[in-house]
Amino acid sequence: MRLTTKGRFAVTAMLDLALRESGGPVTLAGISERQGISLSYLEQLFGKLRRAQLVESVRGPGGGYTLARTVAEISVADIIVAVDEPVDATQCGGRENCHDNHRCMTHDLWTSLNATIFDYLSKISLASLVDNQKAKDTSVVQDQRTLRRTAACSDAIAGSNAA
Amino acid sequence: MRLTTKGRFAVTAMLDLALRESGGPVTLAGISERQGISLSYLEQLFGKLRRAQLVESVRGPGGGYTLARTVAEISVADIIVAVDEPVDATQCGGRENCHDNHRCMTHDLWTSLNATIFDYLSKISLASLVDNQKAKDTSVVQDQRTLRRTAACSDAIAGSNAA
DNA sequence: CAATAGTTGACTAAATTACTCGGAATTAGG
DNA sequence: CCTAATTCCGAGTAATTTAGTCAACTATTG
Repeated sequence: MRLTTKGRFAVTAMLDLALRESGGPVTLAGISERQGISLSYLEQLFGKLRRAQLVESVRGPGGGYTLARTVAEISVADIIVAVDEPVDATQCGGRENCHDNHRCMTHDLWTSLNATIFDYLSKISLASLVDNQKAKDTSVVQDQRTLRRTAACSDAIAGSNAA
Repeated sequence: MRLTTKGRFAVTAMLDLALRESGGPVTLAGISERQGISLSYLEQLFGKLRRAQLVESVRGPGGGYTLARTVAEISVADIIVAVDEPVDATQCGGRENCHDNHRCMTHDLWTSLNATIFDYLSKISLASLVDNQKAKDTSVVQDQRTLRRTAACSDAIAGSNAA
C-alpha cells in the first residue's frame, strides 16, 4: 500500500466522475479541465481503472466513463490499488534474504502496518467522499463571499505537510 | 503523508535501533548488515532523523546512534515525516489554481484524508512495535516451527491499533 | 462519411529512490 | 601522537516512477 500523488490524482478524478455521472458518461477531457490533470495522464489512469473494473467506458460521441459499481461499493483503497504498481513483496518473501529472524520480523511488521492502512482505506467509500463534498458545497452556497476558503485550504494542506 | 519504501526503510532501521540501544550506541554498519540496507543510504536517512531530533549520534570508536526520546515518544508518523520530502502543497495552495470551488474541494478532501492517515500513524509508537517484536521473539522460542507467525503479528498490530 | 471519444503503445523529461565514492571531522585506545 | 572506528557531508549515478506528449487506431453517433 503506497500513498503517492498518483493515487491522489486517481481518487480526485474518480470523485469528479462520481459527482457528475448522473448526467451520463463523463469525458476525460472534462475531468482534465476541471481537475487540472493532463488528458493523456488521465487516459493512462483510466486504462488501469477500467481494467480493474472500477469504471466502464462508452465510446463515440456522447461517450465517456461511468462507474462500474455504485459509489458505496468503491473504496479509496480500490482506486489506489488499481493505479499503483504491484509494489512487489520487497526483499523478504520474493528473495532468499529471509534467513535470520530479525530481518523477517521487521519486514512482516511493515507488512501488517500496510495491511492496517489498507483496511482503513477500504472502509472509506466514494459515497462518503461525495457526501462530504456535497455538504461542503451547500456551506459555500450559504456564504458565497467566503474567500477565506482558499486560505483555509492552503493552511490545511500546509499543515498536513508539516505534520 | 506519503507511504513509500523509503519510509519503510527508516521505520525498519529505527526499530532495529530501538531493539538494541540498551547495549549502547548502535552503529549504522550493524543496522546495514542486519537489515540489508546500504550503509550510505542509512547515512542519508539518519542524517534526516538526527536533524528531526529523533536520534542522537556519538562519534568515534564505540559510537553510533541512540534514540533521542523514549520509544513511547516516537511514532511511525514522526519517522516517515522526518525522511520524506515535504512533498509541497501540490497544485492548490502553492499555485493560483484554486479558483473554482471544485478544484479546491477535491484537494482539501485529499488533505483531510492525509490528515486522518497521519493521525492514525501518530498513534503507533516505536514502543508498541518493539513490544510486538518481542512477543514474537518469545513465541518463536516457544515453538520454533510456528509458521503462522505472520498472521499472529497482523492480529497483534490490528489489536494494538484498535486499543 | 465526418466528427467525437475511447484505446493503445511508444516515447520523454523531470523527480525520486537507492546507492556509490571520496573524503572530512571526531574520538577512543594504544 | 597515531590509528582505527565512526559519524558527517556532498557530489555523482543508475534505476524507477511520475507526469506528460504524440500518433495511430477503433467504435459510435448523426
